[in-house]
Amino acid sequence: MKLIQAGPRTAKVMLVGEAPTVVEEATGTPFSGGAGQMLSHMLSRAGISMSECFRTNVVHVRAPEGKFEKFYTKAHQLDLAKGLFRLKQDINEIQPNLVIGLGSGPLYLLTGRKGIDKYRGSILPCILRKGQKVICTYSHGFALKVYEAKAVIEMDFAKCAGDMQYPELNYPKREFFLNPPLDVRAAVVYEMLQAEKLSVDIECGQDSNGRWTLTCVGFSDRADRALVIPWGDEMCRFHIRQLCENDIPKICQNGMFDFSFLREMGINIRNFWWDTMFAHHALMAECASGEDEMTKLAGKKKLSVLRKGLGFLTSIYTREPFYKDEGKVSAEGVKDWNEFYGYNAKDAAVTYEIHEVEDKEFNDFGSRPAFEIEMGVAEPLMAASKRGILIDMDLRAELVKEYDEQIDRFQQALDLGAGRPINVKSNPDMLALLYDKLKLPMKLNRKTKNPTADKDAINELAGKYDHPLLKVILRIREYRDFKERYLNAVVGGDNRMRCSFDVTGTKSGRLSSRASLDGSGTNLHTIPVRKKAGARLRQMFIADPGKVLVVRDYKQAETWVVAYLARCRALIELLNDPTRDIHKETAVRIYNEALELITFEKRYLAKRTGHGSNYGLTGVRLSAMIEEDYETTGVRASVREAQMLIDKYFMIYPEIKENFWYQVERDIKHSRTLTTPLGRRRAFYGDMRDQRAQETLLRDAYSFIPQSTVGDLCNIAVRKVYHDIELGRPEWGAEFLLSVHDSIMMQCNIGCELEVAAAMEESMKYPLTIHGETFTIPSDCQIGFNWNKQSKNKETGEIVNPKGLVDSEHWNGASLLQV
DNA sequence: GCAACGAGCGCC
DNA sequence: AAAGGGCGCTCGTTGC
Repeated sequence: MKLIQAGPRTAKVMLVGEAPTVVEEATGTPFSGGAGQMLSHMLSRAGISMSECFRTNVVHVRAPEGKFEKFYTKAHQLDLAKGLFRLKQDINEIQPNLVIGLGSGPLYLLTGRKGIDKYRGSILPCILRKGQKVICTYSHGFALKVYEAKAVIEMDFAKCAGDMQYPELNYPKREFFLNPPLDVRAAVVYEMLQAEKLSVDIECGQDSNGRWTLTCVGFSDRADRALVIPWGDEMCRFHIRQLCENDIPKICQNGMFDFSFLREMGINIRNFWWDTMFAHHALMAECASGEDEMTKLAGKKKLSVLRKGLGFLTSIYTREPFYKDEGKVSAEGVKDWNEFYGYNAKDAAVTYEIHEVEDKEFNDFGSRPAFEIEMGVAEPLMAASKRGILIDMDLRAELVKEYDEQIDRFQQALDLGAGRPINVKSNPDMLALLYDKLKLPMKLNRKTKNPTADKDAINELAGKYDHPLLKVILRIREYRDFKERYLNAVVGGDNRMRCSFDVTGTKSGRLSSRASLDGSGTNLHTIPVRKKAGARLRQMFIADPGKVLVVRDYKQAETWVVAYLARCRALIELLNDPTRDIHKETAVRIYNEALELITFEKRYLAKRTGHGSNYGLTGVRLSAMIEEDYETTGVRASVREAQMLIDKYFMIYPEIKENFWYQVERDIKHSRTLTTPLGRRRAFYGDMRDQRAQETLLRDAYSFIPQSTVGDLCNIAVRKVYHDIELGRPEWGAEFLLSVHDSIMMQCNIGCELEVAAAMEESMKYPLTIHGETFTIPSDCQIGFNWNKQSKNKETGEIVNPKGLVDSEHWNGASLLQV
């Protein structure tokens, strides 16, 4: 067996990979291929020189079928045994300060632990040599496939760079008071009440009736100690209350959950000051799609490598080894209370420690303003989640009936036309119908290249072939979708629809919304408004008795940001002159025609073009978007025409590409980081090795600054309307209900709506400065008793939805009250 | 029988 | 020639 090893046998660090690759075998040098180059690069970024490390693999022959796990089978275990024997010898001879294991194979064979996701980044004892220190991370080959893994590996290497300086395997020392006797507890509580800040962490469990209840609360006033108090007798609760109901700044991981829960239990915890998950998100936005304890509970999100749960934060911000399995409670309940309290204590202490590290990281990375915006929305969002929005249950029942009838009617027509029952949401059914039976030309999904029956494809076919079934399919889909997603959503027992907000849910800093943790309610960010058949769904959302809704939206917000980023004088002028119609004027420029000659159609096309062009929309997509609304607008545009519109758009506003896009490209290539005018920074980890990947990443990047700026702007305003209007002017009875990216909805006492509308305008005004120019994005306001617009039937002149929203300038409260 | 995934689609 | 971005929810299919 030829040994594939390199490096000095006096090395302080030993790198252990899984098994040699083709290149390594050919060259006889470990880590010599493309992945090896990346490894060397990642190490050097952490200040570790690969040539100074002793480099080897666990096994010295290629993995069967490229799968390392095959070495665990009988057929190949001799190769593994030989390799392990050699590895043990090497470690005992070299006695490095630190062994770095790369991948799940080395993790298991060096430490006996399973689960690289859990144990990567942990400082662990080696099972091959007593007292030997090991840190494992993902295999460097993984970083080639999953690009974000590179960021994680580099963070793990940063930890290695510290621990490679000495051989001792030591852990952070922490003193825990786990449900101590009353006198000890009282003394610690007294001390903790003098603290500058306190971290708080709760544990909950289900009682015999399945109700969630508090088990214990952990507090920490220093990273090296914690106190756990069970939710036990009166005295316990008194102490918990004392530690919570004070003005000491509180630190928490995912505090919106813990704080709401404590308040449900009658503990009015105050001064939510630092959420370690929010801070992490402000430092590392890519974690937005990662798991945390709550989303894991909901079981919805996909796992990513960059995460935001306490386990991940512990692994990158502290030297505490993985411990999250210690808190697992079996079906029979807690077996060892001391272990369980210990887990709670560790959570509290680690949370405290993480906040200290994050605080320092902000000084380097500079995204503290984004963190402060995120903290600002916590209280208002908790209030809105708890409150929910009242639902008109009569209308809801009426809509269910109406939609059922529509679905029935159209479904019968479809089944008859197709000659057999067709499920419009079954892809095989649809593909068979469209492309086998009807023999229509096959449309392919642009990304996957698979045959598609989505609405763009069907609309396009309908435009060309006018087959009666095509529109029927879309109708059924629409009505079914509306019913399934919005009418089947569970309304609370008090007839209120709720959602839970996720402050760390997006990479841009926008909020995300989803059903409440108990499964009731739904995502309130996607209630239909644009779709004609869906308009009445918003009508179900109504003001409480005696109250009226006030909805204020930023106007053209992202366009404002793009205009200033691009330093586009023409757009800036148009936006700043409220007497001018930006879409009409854009049409004037596109068609080179006088303002008076601009028809509805031309204005409409200019509007749709402008909307998507800023971020790289193509003719294919624009054409499809316009086609989709053909029935209501009577306007269509071929792919060619749509592309012409986009090209024209960039000709009349060339600065969008020349300044804005170009600047983004430069920043990405230079630092892989973008910073918004509101101080949010995001690193872009994506693959840039080939043209396609690079362009994908750039498109993502173009949208980041405008989207993030507007999201943060709105979140700043959410905080203000809550504090200045809801809390600050109790006489108005104003309540914050919902925000949707660039819009804020409140309700207030009837008669106060114009004052609230004006106050909201003030709260939403926020000067932004881009390239030295300062501007304020304007907002407009609508008032009404339900969330759908009031409108007029063009033919009959009859008012549709008389209690609906009207522009605040046209609001006449007195007359509307007669309705 | 359950979980994961893809397709499709709502909003900004 | 061609690939807007950001989210969450539902259904149907598929794979274990």
